[in-house]
Amino acid sequence: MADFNLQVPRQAATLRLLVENKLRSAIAAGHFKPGQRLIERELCEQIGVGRTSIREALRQLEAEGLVTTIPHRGPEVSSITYDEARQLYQVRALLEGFAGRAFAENGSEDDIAELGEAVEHFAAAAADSNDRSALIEAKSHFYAVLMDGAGNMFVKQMLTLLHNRITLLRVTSMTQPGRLSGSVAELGEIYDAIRARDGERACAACQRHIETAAQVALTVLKASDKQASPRR
Amino acid sequence: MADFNLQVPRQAATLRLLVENKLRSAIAAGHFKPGQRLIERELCEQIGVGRTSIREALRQLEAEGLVTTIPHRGPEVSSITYDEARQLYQVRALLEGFAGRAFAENGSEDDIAELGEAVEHFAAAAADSNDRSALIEAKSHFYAVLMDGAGNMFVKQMLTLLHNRITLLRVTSMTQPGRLSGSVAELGEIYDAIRARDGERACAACQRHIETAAQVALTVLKASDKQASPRR
DNA sequence: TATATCAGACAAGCAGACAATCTGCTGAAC
DNA sequence: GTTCAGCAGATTGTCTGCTTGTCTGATATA
Repeated sequence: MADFNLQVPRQAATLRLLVENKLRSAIAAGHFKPGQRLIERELCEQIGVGRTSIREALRQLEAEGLVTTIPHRGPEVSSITYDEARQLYQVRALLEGFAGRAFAENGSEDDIAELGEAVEHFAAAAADSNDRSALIEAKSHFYAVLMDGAGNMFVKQMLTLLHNRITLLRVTSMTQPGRLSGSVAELGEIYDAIRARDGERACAACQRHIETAAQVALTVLKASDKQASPRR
Repeated sequence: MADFNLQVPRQAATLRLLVENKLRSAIAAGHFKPGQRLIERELCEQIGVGRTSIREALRQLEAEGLVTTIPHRGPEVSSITYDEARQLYQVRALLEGFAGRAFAENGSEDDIAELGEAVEHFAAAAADSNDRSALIEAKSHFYAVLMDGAGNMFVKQMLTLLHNRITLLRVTSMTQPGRLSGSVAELGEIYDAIRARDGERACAACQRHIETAAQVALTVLKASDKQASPRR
C-alpha cells in the first residue's frame, strides 16, 4: 500500500471510462434492471455525452457480459437464468479456492496483515447492522486484498468479472437474516488458514464460503424464478 | 451437433464482428506483433470500413486483453511477460481441469463419442506431419468439444479468452520436436478418463497436459525473453 | 380471422470536424 | 555543451449530422 497514490490521476481522463463506470454502477445498483433495453439516445441525454462514448462504453460492458446487444435492436441489460447462476457460482468457487491457496502459499506478510485488517473491518461493519453500504464496501475490500495477494492477475480479472455479473442477480447472501454472522465466521476461517500458510485449508475455506453463499442465493432465485428469458 | 446450422447465418451481420474477427486472427497469425501500434486510420484503409467499426472492434479486443489502449496514444497489441505467461498457464490448468472433471461427470454419451472422434482426428493430423493448419484445427476442435461438453458457459468463455491470449506468445508447445506424440498421448488419456467417467482422473489428465505444455512454452520463452516491455 | 403492407423507431455505420493530448524537434538561454 | 521552453505534427477523443438496414406494431385488406 506504499506506492499507489502518485499516479492515480494519470488515468482519470477518457470520458468513456467514466461513462462505463457510471453504467456499471447503475446496473449494479439496480437502476437498470435485467432485460431492460438501453437506448443510446436516452443514455446520451441522461449522461450528457455524445453517442460515441456511450456506444464504446456499452461495447465494453457487453464484453464483460453485463449487457447483451441484439443486432439492429440494441443493447439491454443481461439477464441470467437459474442454471447460469449455478454455473457462475461453480466457477467462482473454483477460482476463489485457487486464490486462497495461492495467497496462503505465496502471499507476503504485509498482504496477510492487510487481510487481517479487512476481516476486522468487515466484522465491525457486520456488528453495526444498519450500515449496509459500509458492509458491502468492507466485503469488496476483503476480496480485493485477497485477489491482490494471490498474485495472479488473470484470476483477479476473472473474479472481478464474475462478481460484476453476480450483482445482476440482485441477490446477496448477506440480505438473508442470520447469514451475516456466518459470513464473518467464514471469512475468519479463510484468514486463519492463510495466516497458518495452509494452502489446502485456505482453498477449502474459500470454496465453502462461496458454496454457502451460492446455496442461499440459488434458493432465493429458484423461488422467484418462474422461467428465464429466452436466450438471444 | 443436431441443431447448430439453421440459425448460423442469423448472426452473420454486424460489420463490427467481422472486423473484430479479422483483427483477432491477424494478431493470432502474427501479422501484428506484440507491442506494435495499431493506428485507427491505417486500419480503416486496410480493412475498408469506417472509424466507428474499427474503434468498437478494438474496444472489444481490449476487453479481451488482446490489445492495450494507452489514453491519447492509441491501441497496441498487448505483450505478455514471462511472469504473466506463467500465471496464465496456471489458471488455464485450473479451468481445464475443472472442465475435464465436469465433462466426465456430466457429459452426455453423444458428447463423449464426439470427443473420441476429435481425438482420432487429432491423431490422424499428427501422423501427417506436414499439415500444420489441420493440426491446429483438430486441436481447436478437441477443445471446443471438451468445453461444450463440460456444460459451463463461463468456463468456456474464460478458456477461450485465455487461449486467445496464449496465441500472443507465438509459442506453441507443438512446435517443439517430439512434443507431438506426447500431445496425442495426453489427449488420449483425457479421453480415456472421461469415457470411464472418472472425474478425478480426467481433471488430473487435463492439468498434466497443460502443465506439460506450459513447461515447454515457458522454457522457450525464458530463453528468448531478455526482459519484458514495461507495463502500461 | 388471418395475412399483407406500411410507418415509425432505432441501431449500424459513415464522414467530417474540432479539441485534447502526446511526442519529438528546434532553438535560445545559461 | 547542456538544459529547457515552446512549437508543430501526429493521433486519439468526442461530437454531430446523415444514410441505410432491420425490427415492431398497427393498419388495411382479403
